[in-house]
Amino acid sequence: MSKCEQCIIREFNSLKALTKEELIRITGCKTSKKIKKGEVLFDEGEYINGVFCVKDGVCKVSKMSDNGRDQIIHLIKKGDILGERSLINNEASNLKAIAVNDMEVCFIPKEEILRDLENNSNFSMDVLKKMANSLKKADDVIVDMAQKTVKQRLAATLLLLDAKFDKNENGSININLSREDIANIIGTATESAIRLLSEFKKKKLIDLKGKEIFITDIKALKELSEGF
Amino acid sequence: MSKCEQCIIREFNSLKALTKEELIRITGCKTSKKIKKGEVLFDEGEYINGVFCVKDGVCKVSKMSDNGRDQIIHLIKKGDILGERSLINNEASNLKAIAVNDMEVCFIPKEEILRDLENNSNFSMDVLKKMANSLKKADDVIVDMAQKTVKQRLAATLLLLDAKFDKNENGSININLSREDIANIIGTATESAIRLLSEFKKKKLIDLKGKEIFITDIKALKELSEGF
DNA sequence: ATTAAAACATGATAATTGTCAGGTTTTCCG
DNA sequence: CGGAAAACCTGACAATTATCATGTTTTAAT
Repeated sequence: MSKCEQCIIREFNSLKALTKEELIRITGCKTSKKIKKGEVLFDEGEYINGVFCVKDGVCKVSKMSDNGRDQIIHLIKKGDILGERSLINNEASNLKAIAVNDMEVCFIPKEEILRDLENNSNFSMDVLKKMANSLKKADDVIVDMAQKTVKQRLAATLLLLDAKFDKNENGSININLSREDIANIIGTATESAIRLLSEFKKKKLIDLKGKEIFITDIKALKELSEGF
Repeated sequence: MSKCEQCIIREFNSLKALTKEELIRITGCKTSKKIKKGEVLFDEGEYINGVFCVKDGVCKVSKMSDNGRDQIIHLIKKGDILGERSLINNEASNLKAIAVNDMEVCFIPKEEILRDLENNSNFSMDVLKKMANSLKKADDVIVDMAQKTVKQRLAATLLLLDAKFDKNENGSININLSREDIANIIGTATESAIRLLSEFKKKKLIDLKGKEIFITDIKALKELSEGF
């Protein structure tokens, strides 16, 4: 079992605020897990009873809407922590998480995290900051969803993917989303997403090779997302 | 100057987790403020340098979208705290707050709150819980904005207003929003909001007398908001 | 390699929503 | 109070988006 106190991943998240002693304690109780593409990490209504620290891979976090369509709310990648909110709330998860590609995660039981939250104010302040930041981002998403057209939202989403994920050697964005996934991020019908992607390709804003996406005109995409 | 340790309002928010000593200290440095309808509490980009504790009145919290329309993200009422997030982030506010009717608020300087956040883990845990809850609600809003039609969003918003605010003697919801405000909550054109309100009235789901709104068929509104 | 299922793509059409333009009513200020 | 400004309302039309139908391509399992 790898040791948290030696794990480079924690530098990307709030766990960096823990002391060496706390990390050693957590090493002793965490479990490692491999999750295959398409597998469910947790489902809506499930009690997670801990947090996941993502060592590798990507997952999509979604919520089912009344009309039966999944809305993808987050994409979680290496270094991110998953499940803090349900832990703090002490409630069942309101979200579902599905692996987009093969993942490697560590699971840390609830009690351990809660203990550190109460005793280490550096840690709790860092978690607070992360949450405040998430709320700010959520505000932005709400405004975009409410005010932007589907076309603008697609442009914004492509820019976000470009900024958030690394590039493959050929220059495509290193993420493997289906057209339906993309539609579920921007909140539209799959057909509409496909149509607009084709339109963007035709206008040379992007290039598409199967599921690979190449951003070829960032500036135009940015203008488009802002409504020019 | 009224005393925080005797103020009933704090029972509604995280300040209830403070000790008597902490409250007495805060009483000594807080300021009270009256804000008239239409006045700006703070604007986007402004450093708030503290938090507002709302003793009376309502304000709308909004964010300007790229297309120049304000999206109302929160309605804040008596008992709510305003500005924690920018405080925790140590950033300028990303939101604007405008009084919807006359307000009475207390302003507590940043340093005092930060001090208590670091020293009183009951307080910081309560703030954490509040934020986790806000994030959950934000998820719901994102899903609604992304997946519901304007009509469904209006129905949902009317239900939310009904649940959140008291009733006047005549049974109308005790909140004073313009048609434009309502449009800016659901993220649509003012004309669309007006049209749908008229339609709801014609279908006897609600009644309208000027700006007064009466909910007359909760069940039908709920079904409508869920897509029947 | 074959084949069934899933994903992708496109056209046609209908429903929703935004925009513009024109009115009426209400509110607010001097 | 009187008048100007703001808010409210409605119609006509255009643009956007969803839905349904159908065919093609890709993927994955045997």
